[in-house]
Amino acid sequence: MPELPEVETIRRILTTGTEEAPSIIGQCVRTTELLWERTLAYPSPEEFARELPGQQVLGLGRRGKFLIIKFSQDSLVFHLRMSGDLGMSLVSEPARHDRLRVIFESGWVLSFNDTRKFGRAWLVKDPEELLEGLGPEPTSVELDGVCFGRRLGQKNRQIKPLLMDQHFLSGLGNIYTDEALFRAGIHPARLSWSLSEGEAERLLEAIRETLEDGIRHNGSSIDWVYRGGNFQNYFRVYQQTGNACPVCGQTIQKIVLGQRGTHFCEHCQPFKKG
DNA sequence: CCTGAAACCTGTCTGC
DNA sequence: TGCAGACAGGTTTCAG
Repeated sequence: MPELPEVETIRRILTTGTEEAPSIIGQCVRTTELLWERTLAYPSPEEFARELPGQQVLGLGRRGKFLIIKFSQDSLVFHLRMSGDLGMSLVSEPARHDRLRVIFESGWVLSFNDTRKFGRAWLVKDPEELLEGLGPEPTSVELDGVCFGRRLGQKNRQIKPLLMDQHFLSGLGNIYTDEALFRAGIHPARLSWSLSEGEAERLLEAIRETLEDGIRHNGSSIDWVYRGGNFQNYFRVYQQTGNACPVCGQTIQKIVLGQRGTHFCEHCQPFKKG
């Protein structure tokens, strides 16, 4: 899926509008179209179709990888998973892979396009209920190096899968986790409790810097999922298997951890036991 | 508690 | 050219 920077980029685009499309804020719903039933996680298709028309968009939010569109009565929450995307257009007919559309009185259409059909949408009164199990935002001011280190110490898990666990920390996916671990000089298979206080502090900083960079470049566009961002041009290890490490020149390795392709530099990210 | 496999899907790329 | 298999930005569930 899109990870935190991609979701944040979409949130900003929908909020401010672009040269091609207006802001979604203030738009009033005329009707909805559900093109793939399983995309709607809640409520029933009938209730969804009945509930949304007439409601106006008040604002947009994001929590981890969830995008929240606040309407006058309800909130429409999206999780884009692997291939989801959201955008405004004037097209009257659904595009290939459009799964859910919200048609506004103005004629503009919000389309949820999702090739792999893993994405989900919820229309709820209170998004908090849906999001309560999520770990802290990486940028939360309440999360400091000491606190982060303490939480790492309470777990006996490989650091990479732990960072990707949305109950532990929200927003990181495969790309940004590999990039952050490289930046922090930490081997992805290190056990979480084995990190020193200094390493934990450096890791949290690296996570924040990596996400900021991603957002600054409007996220990453890879494979056939192009969203206009260009952070993919700044990957240091992700998808760089066989290439020279930008820091030391040693060959970037690829292994599998937690069923996910994992890229790192053996020299810059040495494996250390406890 | 922790790890790995499988499931949910479609599309692309690689190798025979 | 054709086809099988691997792999892909994620999450959940289940077995061991």
